[in-house]
Amino acid sequence: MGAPKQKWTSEEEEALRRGVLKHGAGKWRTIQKDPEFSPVLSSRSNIDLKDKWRNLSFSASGMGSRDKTRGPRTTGPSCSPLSTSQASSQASVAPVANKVAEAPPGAEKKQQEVKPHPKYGAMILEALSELNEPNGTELTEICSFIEQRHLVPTTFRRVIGTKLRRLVDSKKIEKVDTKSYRLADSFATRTPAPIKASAPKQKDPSKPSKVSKNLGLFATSSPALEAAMAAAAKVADAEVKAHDAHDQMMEAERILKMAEKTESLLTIAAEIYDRCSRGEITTLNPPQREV
DNA sequence: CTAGGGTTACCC
DNA sequence: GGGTAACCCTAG
Repeated sequence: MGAPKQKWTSEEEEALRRGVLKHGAGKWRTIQKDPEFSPVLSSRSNIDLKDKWRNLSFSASGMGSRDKTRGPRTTGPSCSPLSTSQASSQASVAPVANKVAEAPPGAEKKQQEVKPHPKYGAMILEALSELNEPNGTELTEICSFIEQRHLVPTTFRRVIGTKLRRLVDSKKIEKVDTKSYRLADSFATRTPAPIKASAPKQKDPSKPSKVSKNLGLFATSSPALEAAMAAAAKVADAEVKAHDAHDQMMEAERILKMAEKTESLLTIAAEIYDRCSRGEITTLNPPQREV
């Protein structure tokens, strides 16, 4: 263990950047073997280039001025030859995967509190407690769940692994399979979702008066009200998000999906609340599951 | 060979 | 303790 950590120097970073600009992202081997960067990246393998580029692209913007001239990517002082042999088909060669992440101290704040992300651990626990699958929740499922609920930076994908492992180490959660996690027995009982209103899934409007029996689960209008309020807040948040990220198709798509879901939820909640207010007995029978 | 997930060490 | 960056392993 003679090499604790080999931090990337500015030279190597710049070489990598140029290599990506020249050959394109994904051609790590070509960049590494390129005589132009070979002497600089001699101590780095193609995998190292890939990893570094991954960390580099994910942490774009923010960060403030770290040290030295942090040229974005348009800096081409003495590198004129950059047109020939560039007929690459790689379209995704932009490290600016910057999303609407949090605002570091000193940076301009967003228009309003869009709730960047409470905490990684909290989000994981929330997702796990909501899903709470006996078979365990897969990593991808957790990621999707959190991505749908909170605006997380792209680094979240990598952080989630570390956080998960730490939670497992802290006995907060347990891993079922190689890729599945679930809450520990202490938490798996019934963890109350902090900001998640367990609203009814769906209701069949075709047979509203067709009540089977008195379930006694919606005797009061509190849950309905809560659900309605939560849904409304969600819709508003979704609208704000959609308005803010109208330039990003993927983001907009996600928000749209969420807004659509929450909207239907709100309608249902309002209807239930109305019925409950009139003393009617409403039942919820989720016929099928969507998405 | 590359992409992605997992692990470990350093920093706040 | 939480977060990030480098390192490592595995699947496609």
